[in-house]
Amino acid sequence: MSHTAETTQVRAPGVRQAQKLRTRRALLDAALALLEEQSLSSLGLREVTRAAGVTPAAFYRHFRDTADLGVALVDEALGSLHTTIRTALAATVRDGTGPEDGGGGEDGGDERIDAAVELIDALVREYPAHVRFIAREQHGGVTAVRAAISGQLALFGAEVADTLAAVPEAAGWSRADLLMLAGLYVDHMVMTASALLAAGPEGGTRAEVARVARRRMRLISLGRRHWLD
Amino acid sequence: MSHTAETTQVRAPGVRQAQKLRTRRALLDAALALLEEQSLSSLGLREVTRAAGVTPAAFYRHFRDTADLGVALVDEALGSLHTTIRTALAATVRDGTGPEDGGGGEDGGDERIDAAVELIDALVREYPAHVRFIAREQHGGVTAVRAAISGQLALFGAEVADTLAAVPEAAGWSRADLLMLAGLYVDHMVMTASALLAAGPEGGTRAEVARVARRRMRLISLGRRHWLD
DNA sequence: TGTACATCAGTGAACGCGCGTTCACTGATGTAC
DNA sequence: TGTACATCAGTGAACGCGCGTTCACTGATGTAC
Repeated sequence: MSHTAETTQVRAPGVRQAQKLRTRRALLDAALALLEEQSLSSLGLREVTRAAGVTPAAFYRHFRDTADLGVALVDEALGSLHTTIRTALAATVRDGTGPEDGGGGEDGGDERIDAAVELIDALVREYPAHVRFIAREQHGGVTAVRAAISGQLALFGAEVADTLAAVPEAAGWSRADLLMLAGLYVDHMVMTASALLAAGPEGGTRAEVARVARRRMRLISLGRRHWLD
Repeated sequence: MSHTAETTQVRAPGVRQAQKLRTRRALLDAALALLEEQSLSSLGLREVTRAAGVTPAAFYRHFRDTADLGVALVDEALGSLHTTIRTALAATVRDGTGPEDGGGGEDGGDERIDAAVELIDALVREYPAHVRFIAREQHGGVTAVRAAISGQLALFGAEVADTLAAVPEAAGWSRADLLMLAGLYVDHMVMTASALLAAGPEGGTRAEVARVARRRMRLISLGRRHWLD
């Protein structure tokens, strides 16, 4: 109650700054929505400002061009999904189909795969536009955006490799092999997300995609268990 | 020598038809070249005709729009690569790291993986534009093209599953599991091709990509061998 | 073989339109005293 | 607290340009007799 600093905003963003951020938000949201049905390299500046409800010239207060906006979208999409994705991957990574886990109890491994795929499924349901954007622009026509995505995915890969290194099954694995496996998990995750998206929201096809994704993960886990045989 | 039909062209294409095909070829080639640096959804009709050396209006004698041209490119790219791809996949598929193959002799399995990856590498070197186009438009912004690609890849997958079914190690595998594995091989192939492309022509990075691709394949082969354990 | 007519791939001009970018501006927000 | 000046996010008009599409055309190729 005596914290005057909190109520009087000593170094607060200010009304102007807040309004600017709101416009920026509107531009990013409008762009993301438009990108559901086209790729970034054909996204028009006027198209975005029209959908965001501002003047074309206002765009330049926030981004140099649409490629610049695209990079911001990548950071936002993969940045915000960072925690979720890390959780999903960590769950899978701890082991796929191990017989026991040394303390947890009856955890069979398959449940971990199921949980990981369900997490990806939830992620696709909650952020379909972000997922579509990343999947599309990963190989898209805008160099800066492609670089931003592959950089972020490489970070994920390194993180997953670290997580992998911490589990006992990883004893004897080289760093290169851990990175190889981590990359396989990450790529598989993106592929599954994209396939779920393509399957649409209806249950039948989607369930089938999830089923195949689980089997693929199980096969990879088997390979992982016998890697050092 | 008495086959007059052959020299007088009873039902020959004719000069007109031949010229038309040459123009069509020029349009497809020009488009493919332009698509190295952008995606189909931003490819302009005038841009293509300019690069092909014909009038904009001439475009309509061959395609309804650029999306239509895109579908033609898919058929051509994946159609012409069909044989090559089939060979590459069949080589991998016969087994990855089997201890023996029941008649061939000293074939260790790893050589098959090496050969498969080298085949993919050669394919990328010979048809970089086709590979880039497929990788890019697989998740691109043009619905018809996306559908064409996924249809062709599904065909490949089914073919690979058939090949898989024919080898003795596949005994006991369900059709669904064979399709799952086949899909994994096909996706991995596309991913490897795209990664090789992104690595550029210089040796260092490219060799690293190939190395990781081989390890991934080896891991998948291990999983495959223990699938029915 | 020679002639008269039909076909049709590619031309070139024209159209209306939306694009990206620039510019001087305005008016609310921020700052100094 | 009140006043005078500075900042700057967003405006609205203007620009030149390349776009996709249409159209009547031309002239080489093809066909019928």
